[in-house]
Amino acid sequence: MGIGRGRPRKSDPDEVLDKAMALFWEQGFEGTSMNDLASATGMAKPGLYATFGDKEALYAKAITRYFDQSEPVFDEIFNTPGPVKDFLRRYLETIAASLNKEDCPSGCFMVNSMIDCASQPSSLESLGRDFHKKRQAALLKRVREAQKQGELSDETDPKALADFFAGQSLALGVMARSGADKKALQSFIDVAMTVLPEGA
Amino acid sequence: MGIGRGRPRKSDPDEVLDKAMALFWEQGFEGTSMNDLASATGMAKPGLYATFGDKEALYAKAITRYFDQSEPVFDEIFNTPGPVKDFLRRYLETIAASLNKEDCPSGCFMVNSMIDCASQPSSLESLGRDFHKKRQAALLKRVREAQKQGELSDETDPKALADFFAGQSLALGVMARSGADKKALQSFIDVAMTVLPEGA
DNA sequence: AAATTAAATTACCGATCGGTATTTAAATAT
DNA sequence: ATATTTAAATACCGATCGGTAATTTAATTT
Repeated sequence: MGIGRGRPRKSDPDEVLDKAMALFWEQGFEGTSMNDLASATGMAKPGLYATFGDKEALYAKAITRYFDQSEPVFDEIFNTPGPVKDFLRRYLETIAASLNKEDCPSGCFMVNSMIDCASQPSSLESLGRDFHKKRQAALLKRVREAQKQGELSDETDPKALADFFAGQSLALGVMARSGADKKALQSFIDVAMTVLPEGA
Repeated sequence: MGIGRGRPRKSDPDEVLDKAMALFWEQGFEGTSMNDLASATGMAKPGLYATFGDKEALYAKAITRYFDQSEPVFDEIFNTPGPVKDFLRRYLETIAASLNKEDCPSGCFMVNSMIDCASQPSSLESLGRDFHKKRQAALLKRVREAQKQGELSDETDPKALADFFAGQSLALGVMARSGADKKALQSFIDVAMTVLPEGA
């Protein structure tokens, strides 16, 4: 039946990781116990340790998966030609859409991690931060290109503008976790977009 | 010697609460144990329970103290006459200044709490959120007044503008906790302020 | 000085924590 | 069939969790 040699796996490790990701996302690192994870994923504790390592390693794999899963959709946005203004709006709206869980809002796993893993002296501290820096860097690159092609005036500071929009994604994450609905996030984005001049 | 009848208190409850606030602020609710609090405050666990109640009650008192301590400075800002634009800039810059701990940045206790207390089914869930709503309401009131006096065009949506600035304070909190320095926060504020037209 | 009041201190409670050793079950290989 | 391999399942480890009972210390009151 199976392909391997021993007893076949009861559950797909990818599905287990997805469920672990959802739980860490909602409850944070300290707020989620290994027993919680075992019951939520259907994989008992020894299986979790054998498959993913200890709790920190599992968390790291979960948030990495979160980031990796969203990367393709952002890649598409970054590679779609068009005005920066359209790009930046789509960037924020895509984030807002991904946050839109009406009941039991979890916000953004990356933002949550930046908050609740900032204290503990572990490898987790920099994880969410590093992902955010990647986004910042990608934004900066895109904004620089736009400026080079004359879409933005020479007076605008590309780093400041990119960091501003990166910051808006943080605000959206906190707002969503606090229960802000789709309309509130959209309204927020509409105001944020006005930092760009009418013409651009 | 003392004023009361029994054995005098070893430590001032207010000072204990200050130290507890600092620890919760830095490490979050789940990340801070009662033993941590006992050693950090100098008050043993039974004293903490007798004085403040259980862990949830202590946390609630700590974040309430955080909010109450910052209220007078915000009251002053809100009551200082002048253009809305100046007011809003001072509002964000005051927040940024309060976040500026170069080493061991803790961000904003209110924002941290909105993230790491959003999951657990307790009275803490809404606490940070409620404080944030108070700020939102105060901002809205101030923006409405400005619009009534012609400082803002009739087309601007006061709720949207107030919520935008409330959102900027959330972004500042996350950025600060991730180690953003004073200059980065200032640069962020400078861009955010450009949502207001030149004339206002 | 004895009694009283209140706080500090110590020691402890059951429950849960992260993590594992041990055993059992289910597949393949000989 | 038997041996082997791999994973699931159960039970358990010491440590720490939030919380408290019991005791000791230090002040005031009579």
